Amino acid sequence: MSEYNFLEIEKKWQSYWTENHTFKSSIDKDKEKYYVLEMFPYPSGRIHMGHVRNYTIGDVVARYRMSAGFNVLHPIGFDAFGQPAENAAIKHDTDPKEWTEKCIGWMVKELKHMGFSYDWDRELSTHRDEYYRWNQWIFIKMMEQGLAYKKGCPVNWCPSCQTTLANEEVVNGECWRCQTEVIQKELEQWYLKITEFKDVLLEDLETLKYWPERVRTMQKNWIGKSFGVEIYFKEAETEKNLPVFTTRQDTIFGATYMVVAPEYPQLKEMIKGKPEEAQVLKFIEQVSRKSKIVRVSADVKKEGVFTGTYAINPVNNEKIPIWTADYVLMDYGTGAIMAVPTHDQRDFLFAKEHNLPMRVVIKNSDAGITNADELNEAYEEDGVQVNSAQFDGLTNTEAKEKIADWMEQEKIGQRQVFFRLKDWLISRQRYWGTPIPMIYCDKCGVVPVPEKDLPVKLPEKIDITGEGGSPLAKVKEFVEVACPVCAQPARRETDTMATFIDSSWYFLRFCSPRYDKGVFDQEEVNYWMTVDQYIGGIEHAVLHLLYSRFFTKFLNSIGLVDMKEPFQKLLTQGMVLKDGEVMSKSKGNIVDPDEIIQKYGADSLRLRILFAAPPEAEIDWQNKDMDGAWRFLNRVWTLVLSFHELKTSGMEIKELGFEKKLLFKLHTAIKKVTEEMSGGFKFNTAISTMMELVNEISPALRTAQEKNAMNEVLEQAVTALVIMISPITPHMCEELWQVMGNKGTILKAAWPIYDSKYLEQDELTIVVQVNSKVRSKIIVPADIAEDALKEKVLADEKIKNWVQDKPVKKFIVIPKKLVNLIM
RNA sequence: GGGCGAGUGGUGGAAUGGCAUACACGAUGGACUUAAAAUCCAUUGGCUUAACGGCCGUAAGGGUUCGAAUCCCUUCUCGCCCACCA
Repeated sequence: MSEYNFLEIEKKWQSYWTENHTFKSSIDKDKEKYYVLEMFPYPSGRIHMGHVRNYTIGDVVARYRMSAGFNVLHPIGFDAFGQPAENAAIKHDTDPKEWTEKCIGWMVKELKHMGFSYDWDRELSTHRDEYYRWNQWIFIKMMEQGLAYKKGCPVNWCPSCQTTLANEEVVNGECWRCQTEVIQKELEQWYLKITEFKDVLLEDLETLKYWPERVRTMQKNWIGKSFGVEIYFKEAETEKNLPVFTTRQDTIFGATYMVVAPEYPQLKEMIKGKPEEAQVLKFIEQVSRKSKIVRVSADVKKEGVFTGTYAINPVNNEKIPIWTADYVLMDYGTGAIMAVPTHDQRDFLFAKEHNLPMRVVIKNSDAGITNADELNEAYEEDGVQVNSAQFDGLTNTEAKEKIADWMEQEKIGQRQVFFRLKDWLISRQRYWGTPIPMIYCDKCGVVPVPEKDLPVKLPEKIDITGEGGSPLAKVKEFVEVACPVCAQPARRETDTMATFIDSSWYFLRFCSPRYDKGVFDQEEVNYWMTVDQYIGGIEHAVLHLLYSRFFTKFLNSIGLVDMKEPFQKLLTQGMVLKDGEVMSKSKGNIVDPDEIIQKYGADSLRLRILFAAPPEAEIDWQNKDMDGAWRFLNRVWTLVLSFHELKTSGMEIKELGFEKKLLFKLHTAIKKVTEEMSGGFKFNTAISTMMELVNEISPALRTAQEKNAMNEVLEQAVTALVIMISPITPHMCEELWQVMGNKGTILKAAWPIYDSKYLEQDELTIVVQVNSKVRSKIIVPADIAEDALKEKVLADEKIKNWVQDKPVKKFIVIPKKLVNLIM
């Protein structure tokens, strides 16, 4: 019998799949379509264990669906633009394009070594002009709709990457890529109006039933819808408007001072000529030098000064002092707050520190504290209104509505819905990205590049230093252009687009990747979309997944696509760690998948990474765990070959005694494996079930060998086993399938269907408890009547001992499972 | 500070109201071998017992239930996300 020579087998079948275009996909309206997509990789040059996990999961889903008769689309491509390539090019003194394409070459090779079922004819890469020209096209479409615009305002700036960052790219005040502290800079930049879709982006989260709750919550928080009231405070002397936004209008009667952000635009005018002017200016200066990280860190004491001015509370015409403090932020609400120290902990601490007055307006209950001096902290819970004029006695939840109504009536306030989500800043002062297709003309202003002139190609082999300013600005031939409107000399925009734009619609491009008459072929898109199963890391929960939803909604709004959401189901797989840490070059704990493939084969690696844990959980990778996977595959290999040898040796066919038990195990396994592959995705337990099946077939086969006989049940079991493992270990199973005398690929084999009649057993083991403790187990016919069961239980020797002659108070019967005697 | 999730043998994990620890890994012993590897067989939560068996046991404590790893409450620990968000 031949050995399991995985290197040879894997090579053979990888060539077979390529030569026979096994995974080529095209529209077939007779079949149900299934679009499975894994988040496409950044071409770093080497695949890592995270890729292996992500793509193995996707591949099992894809291969299962192919076997189950679906018309499957399973594409792959590369998210090729971005800073790492630019940095690598600077470091190695090469060109980002050359570098990237070399990396793609390596990665394609490694991905092919894993045996993934990609339709390679659809491969795309975002750095090719045939792709990014459509980024430019979409951008112009957005501009036509008023959804792409330029504005000057303070932006996030990473001093290390020398570029701007979107809000989503700033993590804890640091650049998400290099962890450098982000600073604010006043710049004129391009934005996409994602806020136009804020309501649907939020509402439609509800329709994403098959997304992890966690991801939906994160998006919900990021969009951050809050309901409140804008209240029109006035400056006491000048009567100028000082609106504040609050969600706690029920506490308005407790507002004892006001705070404006140090950056508040009117602040400098408000203090002009006041005795406090100097100290306030000094404070503003101090705060501006403080970094955002320091400013928002919880343990730093809130600082602030009195401005010398007063505001009028419109509900009672009370004159309250206006302070400025670092705990009020310019970029949320109106940049000014009403401070209610009794019912907001931050205001409470600040008021205590600066001896500001307090007034309780909500008490806990009838006995609740109403004297502010007795409070040790702010009372932020619900309660009953006090000191609130006509609203006294109402619960604060009632008062919220009544006060809002009243304010609107009196025109001293207006209900408002406030969103945290801001427009998406997409200008980047970097080279390796899509040029923003805009031209600045002194006469005509900002002019989009006409559609016929697209793509605006990224100039190649230019000088990149990574220091200061857009590299494209130094390329004269690029910058200088004739205005498309008046033909006078004009200048091109030299910033490039954020690379998250590239990945915001690639799943649409995959439907018709070579289409050159438009952004995509609508017929293809409307056939394949939506993505039935999307698989990727949780780190994209907000960024990529929110942007993709935004793009889809935009394209839907201009009638280019039918669907409103891009990804029907989402699976977020856990990370692959090494010794509890993320694998990285700097830690030197990188595991190279290709090394494992050389030693154990891709099939063993695929099996192991799925068996280690359920897909959402983290895995701590240990190379030595490969042995178990390898051993199991060898067992299957030997088993199937021994079976085949026996079958072809002219034995007789007869009953061998194990049939019933084997059928039970087989159909249990078919049920379980099918469930997991079609949606449960707990591949670890699917695999353990198949291991149990192997543990059942092995002794059965031995019996058959001893008696030099076999039968159909054994054959069914072996056949089903090979088909069921094939999505996980495709190379080995293709080979076994061929050895078993079949022609062509195992993907054409019919996926086994379980028959519930084999799941019924004649005899059952019933657990017998006495006073809820397991004391015995009895075997009874499956259809035993309750009376007969009781009789049998009481006749059991062990139970007799426990019961003796004491009376049985209660006799609990859980059919087919358990009996509990309460004494 | 807020939200979400998790905590089970030496290890990865299984069991989502009914036999806790399936399936593996590792370990120990045995068979085969001149030997080793591979393979196969057996044992493998703790305490106790000569043995049959008994008792304990799913982070800690309490509750609901005939019955709880699973549901509820309190506490602890860890992870992730958000965060001076008004």
